[in-house]
Amino acid sequence: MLNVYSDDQLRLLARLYYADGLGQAEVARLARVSQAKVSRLLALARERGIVRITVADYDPRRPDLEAALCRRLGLAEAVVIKSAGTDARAATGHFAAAAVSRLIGTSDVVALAGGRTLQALASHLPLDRSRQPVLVQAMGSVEPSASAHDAQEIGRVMTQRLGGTFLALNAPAFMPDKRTRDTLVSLEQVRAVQQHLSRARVALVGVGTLANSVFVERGTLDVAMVRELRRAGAVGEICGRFFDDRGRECATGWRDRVISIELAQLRRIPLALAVVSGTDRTAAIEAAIRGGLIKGLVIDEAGAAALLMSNASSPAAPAPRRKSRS
Amino acid sequence: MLNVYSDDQLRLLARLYYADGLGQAEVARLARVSQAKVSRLLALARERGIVRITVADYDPRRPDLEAALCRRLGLAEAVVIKSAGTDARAATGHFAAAAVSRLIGTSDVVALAGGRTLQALASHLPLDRSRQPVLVQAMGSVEPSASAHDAQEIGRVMTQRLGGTFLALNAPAFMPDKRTRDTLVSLEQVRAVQQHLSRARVALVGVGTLANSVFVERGTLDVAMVRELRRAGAVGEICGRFFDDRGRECATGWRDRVISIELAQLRRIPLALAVVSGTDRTAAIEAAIRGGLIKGLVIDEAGAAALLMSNASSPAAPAPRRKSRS
DNA sequence: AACGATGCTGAATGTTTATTCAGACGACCA
DNA sequence: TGGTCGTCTGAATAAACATTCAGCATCGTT
Repeated sequence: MLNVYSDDQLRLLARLYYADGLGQAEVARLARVSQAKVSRLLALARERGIVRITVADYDPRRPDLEAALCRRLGLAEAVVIKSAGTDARAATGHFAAAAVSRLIGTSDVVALAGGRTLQALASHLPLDRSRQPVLVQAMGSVEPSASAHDAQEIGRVMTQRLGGTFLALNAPAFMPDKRTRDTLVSLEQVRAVQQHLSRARVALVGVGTLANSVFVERGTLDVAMVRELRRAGAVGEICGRFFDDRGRECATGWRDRVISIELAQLRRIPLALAVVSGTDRTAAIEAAIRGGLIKGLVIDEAGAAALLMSNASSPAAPAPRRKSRS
Repeated sequence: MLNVYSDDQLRLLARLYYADGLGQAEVARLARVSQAKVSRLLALARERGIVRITVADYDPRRPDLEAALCRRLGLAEAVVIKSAGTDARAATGHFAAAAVSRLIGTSDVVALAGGRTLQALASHLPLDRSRQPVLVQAMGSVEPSASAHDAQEIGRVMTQRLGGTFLALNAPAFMPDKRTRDTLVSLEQVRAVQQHLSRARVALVGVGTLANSVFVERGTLDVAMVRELRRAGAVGEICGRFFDDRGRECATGWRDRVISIELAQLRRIPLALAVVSGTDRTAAIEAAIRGGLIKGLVIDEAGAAALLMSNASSPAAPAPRRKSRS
């Protein structure tokens, strides 16, 4: 005796509640059922389409800024999410997810790094197990305690939502010295991951700065190392690798202790996307683009505006020009 | 600085809440405002039509039964409200109100009696002060303590919703004897009301039975009087006046103690409507129609069905035939 | 006929949403 | 400059709504 309620009865309840403005308790009295049942029946009425709630559609993106970014910075892809008055990171995560999901093709190999915005995005990916991508962790874990915005955890979340397989890089992001790093990297397990990273079509990475860095916060980088990196001209960081204003990796001791995708590998990924939010990463993003590390951006309105502002006077970006937008 | 929120901002909130299924608290976090404000802004979005809730329309009436009643009982007007599984009285009150409101024309004189269904109806009349009817109390008050379903109170409620004026009959419904009744009725105040009753175009009355009577319940009628009325053939009651199965007022002592519209006056009102619900009044209603006391019915589905059932074998009603339906 | 599985129900309860309230802010005026 | 509106705000609270839960009925199965 499943769902014995007729549409007409549901229409009655729906009308009393939605059109006539009665409370569920009042409707319940009129219909001689409990309030609990009214709540359930109204849910049923919505499911059956007897009640239809339509929302004037909201475009969460800024196509104008997207076009401007592509043109001015020579990007292959740009997703700019409105952020006026909102929590930019959360908004970017929420709304960019659908766009990013669309960029991932069937059986694509996707390199994944960490980052708070990327984490926000991953958790909002629409559930769609049809694409079956191969997700590859492009950077070791920063902490022993699994953090929600580690590449590893992001990979798990994305796999859960997109299906496919996840190749974990079971290693820390940083080793105490080059020798131990090299030993670890030479392990078959790690090398298999590296192989896949070379074949990645898409990459999703965050962009850090020296000033506002998870590694400094976590105490992974000490003051001396920060000073050395600064001297070496570091303006930004991707996958634990610091680079200068032309996107070249800074030659410090740090460089040899990192376990993550090499910047050269990253450069070869056709659709390497930076997923970022905020206005404080402008210089780092510019450098990464200039150096060909990333080919696209997923960013909030404010961040996009800052980038365009910074490039307002110098019209042409030195990076190879591209016009295409998929 | 009233309503500074742009449609786009409202669309954002509305989308997050209605389309994406976030709670108001989550939306609030994303939009960096309080949950209270989200609630208010969503209300604003609904007002502005950014969110539209449509309900498949529900016809609360049974046009088939209405037509059958008009034809079989020779009624000028019938309003039958669906009642399957519901509180028939409340449903009738709620849904018949709109129909009854439409029956009242501009400046109409409307005679009003008491009754629980009529009371339910009055309180659901749509607010529409354009018609300005003259509402006239057709029956005194049954109790000293103002009851919600006394004609007096119903009159007040209706005036509040329909506008117009209300002529109160400031008298009890029953007097101890004929002499005091006659004295009261001869008062200028009461006679003025009677004058208006004679000119009424519409009447809204309840129909009682001897078995289930407010007067018996209230103790106004004692056992002896009930026995006398029964002997006199009383099958129903309107405005405190009992009538037999042909709609003729029962000639008992009771008759001369009532202060209310005379049945003869009621008969002359072009659109005298009985507002009732339930299946236990069938005989009383039939008698009232037969006697020409009422020309129309506002009734619930079950009550209508009972009437039709009762008249299934005897096809033609003896009352004057009318075909019109407005 | 006894039994378990399933699904429905309303009372109690937990969660979410709407409203109230007191304070903050800005516009307007003297 | 200071007062007096009127409006807007979020914290607290009240009200409304959704969910849980245990009891009951109705199946189909043994």
